[in-house]
Amino acid sequence: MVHGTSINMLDCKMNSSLSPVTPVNIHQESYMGMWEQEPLNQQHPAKMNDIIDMLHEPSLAHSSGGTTSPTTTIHHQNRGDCHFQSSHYLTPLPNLGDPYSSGECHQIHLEGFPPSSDNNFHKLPETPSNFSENYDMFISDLNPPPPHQHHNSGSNSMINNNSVLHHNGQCSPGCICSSSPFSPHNHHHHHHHNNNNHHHHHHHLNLNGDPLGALGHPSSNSSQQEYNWDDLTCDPGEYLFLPKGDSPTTSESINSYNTDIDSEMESKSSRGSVSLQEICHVSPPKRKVGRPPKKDKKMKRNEKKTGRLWEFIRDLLKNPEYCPSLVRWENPEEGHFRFVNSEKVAQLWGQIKGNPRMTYEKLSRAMRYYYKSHVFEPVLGRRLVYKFGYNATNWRPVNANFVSIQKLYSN
DNA sequence: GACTACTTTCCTGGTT
DNA sequence: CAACCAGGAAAGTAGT
Repeated sequence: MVHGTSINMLDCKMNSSLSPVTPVNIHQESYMGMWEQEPLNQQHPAKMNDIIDMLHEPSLAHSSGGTTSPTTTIHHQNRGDCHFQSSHYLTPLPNLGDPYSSGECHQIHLEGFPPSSDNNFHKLPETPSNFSENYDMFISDLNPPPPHQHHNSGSNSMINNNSVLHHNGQCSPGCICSSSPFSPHNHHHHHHHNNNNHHHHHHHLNLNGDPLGALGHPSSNSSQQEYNWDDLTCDPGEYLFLPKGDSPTTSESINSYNTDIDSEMESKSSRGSVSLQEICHVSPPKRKVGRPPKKDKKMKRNEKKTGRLWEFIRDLLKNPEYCPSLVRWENPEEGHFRFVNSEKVAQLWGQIKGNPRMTYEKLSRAMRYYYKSHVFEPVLGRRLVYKFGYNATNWRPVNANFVSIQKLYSN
């Protein structure tokens, strides 16, 4: 409640069983909720473009069988201006891009921070901002207060030119204590296991065809080398700068990248700008010693897994970027949903499967096959309407159609 | 290699 | 007529 503002949760979904094709979950990062900064006492009207994406790592939730994520990443992003070239993440997580991201989204920025400008990704607002406080509240709302705290308010926050902020919530004032079973190291361990999946889908989802003209991360269709995320570690309170869409492939490249940032920061701060230490911790990644493990067969199999159609549909409904624009809930309680743009959904599905010949005709045939297994049920007489059957899981929406934020995605 | 589950392609015939 | 729906048939893919 500092500075007369609070952060209210608008939409929040737990992602206990996201598929590999989850639009928001290209394996590491999955959309979990959207939060709006809202003035207290209605002093100022809430702005729709004040928004924070909360990202969540599903793999750990899966493996632990729990719903608590050991890694909470705040992702304050700007997709609107498509400044992808110069945008950066501050995150220990690999940036896999957002293959579904389109250039159509509105600009998102948080009040108190300067608007995007090209090469000052570490530029901070001249005037004090209440972002840190809000952010901390956001985190504490998310997780119960930890037994002890690692950092002061806002010390882990970092904003870039595109208002891209990633934050490791685990090490934030609201974090889960590092002595918990979900330690950062465990967390990276899991990254390691999912490594191959990332790589595969990163390519798979960014085919050159791009039939929608807006699919695929603008900078992620370059031929990327092997990811080496298992070489990276990140201790509590430490962050890596990862260039978005041009993800470093080795710890060395990240290292040099961070060194560049460090020196740039240094020069900035010596010229009277904000000191780096006031903003965040930046530490070089550490390399694991020894020979990296061989890829086993299981890994290779996982590499090719693209998920099932019904999971894809379900996950579209969970993504405010596609719900309600491409697919929307008709009756969330009953599980009724409708294709708003059937052909586009089919194209998306085709992208995921690497099949540019996919059409709604074919997709709908596959949908009808699900009737037999009761993953979907027919909704008779309603065009483009299906419903989830009793064999579909994890589809119930917390905030169907994202009513409170749909303006952001309705462009 | 057989078997299964799922997906894609093509199709005929119907409805909105 | 366009777009959609129902579902058979067959081929393909991937996992067991």
